[in-house]
Amino acid sequence: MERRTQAERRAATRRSLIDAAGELLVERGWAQVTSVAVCARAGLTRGAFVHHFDGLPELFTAVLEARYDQVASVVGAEGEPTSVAELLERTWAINREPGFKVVLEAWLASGNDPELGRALEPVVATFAKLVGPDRWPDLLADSDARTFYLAARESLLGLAWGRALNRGQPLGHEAAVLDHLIGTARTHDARLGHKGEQP
Amino acid sequence: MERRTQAERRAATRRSLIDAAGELLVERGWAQVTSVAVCARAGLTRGAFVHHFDGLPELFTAVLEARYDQVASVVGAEGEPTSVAELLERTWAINREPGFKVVLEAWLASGNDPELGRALEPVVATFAKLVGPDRWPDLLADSDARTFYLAARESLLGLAWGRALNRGQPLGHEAAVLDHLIGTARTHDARLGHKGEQP
DNA sequence: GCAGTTACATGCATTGGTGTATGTATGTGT
DNA sequence: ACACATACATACACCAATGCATGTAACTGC
Repeated sequence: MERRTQAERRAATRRSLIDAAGELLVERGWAQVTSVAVCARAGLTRGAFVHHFDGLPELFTAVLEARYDQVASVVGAEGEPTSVAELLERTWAINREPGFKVVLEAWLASGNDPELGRALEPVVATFAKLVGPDRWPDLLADSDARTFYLAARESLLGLAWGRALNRGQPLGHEAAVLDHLIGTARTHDARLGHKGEQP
Repeated sequence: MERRTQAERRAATRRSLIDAAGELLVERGWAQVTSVAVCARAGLTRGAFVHHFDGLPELFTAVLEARYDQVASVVGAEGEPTSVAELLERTWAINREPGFKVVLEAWLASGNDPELGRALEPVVATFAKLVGPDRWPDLLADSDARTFYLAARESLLGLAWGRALNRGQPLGHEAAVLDHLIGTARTHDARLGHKGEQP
């Protein structure tokens, strides 16, 4: 067996646990994610779990943070969006991922379990900022565009719930709704003189 | 103690259990709703529970059905909506109720637990029809109006999740989004010649 | 290379929930 | 009023998950 530093060992098993928890979260929801199930999937024992995390809330927090890092890197990778339509498309790119269910489950668990809610609050707040309207003040300076974005975001959230609760598969009306939203966004862009990106 | 018929006794305790389960569902979510918690809140013992229900899935189904009856009576009470705006307002009237979280939790639980999903499937399907676009074919005959309604419904669903996970309180941008949706609905109504209802 | 620390495994007691068997009280047909 | 059925309570065995205590293997600094 190859020799690894303590830091490498630590990081590897910690990541195994977080990944396993994330998968179970997506497949079965937070309620079914127990420490034994996570460890079984990760190929570890509960000893590893208690060594790395104080309890399930802490593990859950770590899962959310890991997903946040991933989302943040995706969002920041391509520079700022230059139109409302592009903004919507990026938001949807995040929401449509199967792993986004982790965020939804976290949000839900926060609402249902006050203690867990307190533990998750900071990460959830960070997430909210990441896709909140205040992140693109110039793009959404126009009041109508801003309100439209807020409404469209709720739609995307609704569609994300739909996918998450349909085993990751899109619902029948998803495509039509997306077309409608993007189309409306382009109308706003045209009115405001944002550079479109359609051919 | 007053004498009651068996049917009355049965209906009363059954309703007590269903109500207690519904409250717990709204407050803590499906995962935390156990038979002992339900019976404790209902002021009964687990004996009553097992006598009336085969298990928690059956109780959950009953809770959903009870809520369906309530929603259906509200929806059917005022006749058919005569404009898209009115339709949206009625849909929102249903979604904004704290008790609507029962539906959301049921939907979620169906997605996370396949067995429970099978048990709830018929009720969930009935619910979907109750607020689906096919229920108002003439009002949504226009393709654009129909697509808008689908998108708006997702927004309302998103807002409902927001309320449900915020302990029943509206989120900050809720009012603005609602105004925007209703306003857009009125535009469609005007274009299609639906009778508006604004003064 | 050997203390000492870190990373994990194993084992056990406790807890909270469920399934079920049996007991008792209350209503019902005759 | 008496036999029966229904409605509910009590009690116990069982199971799955957790917390914790202790053991062992892997790394690190000197």
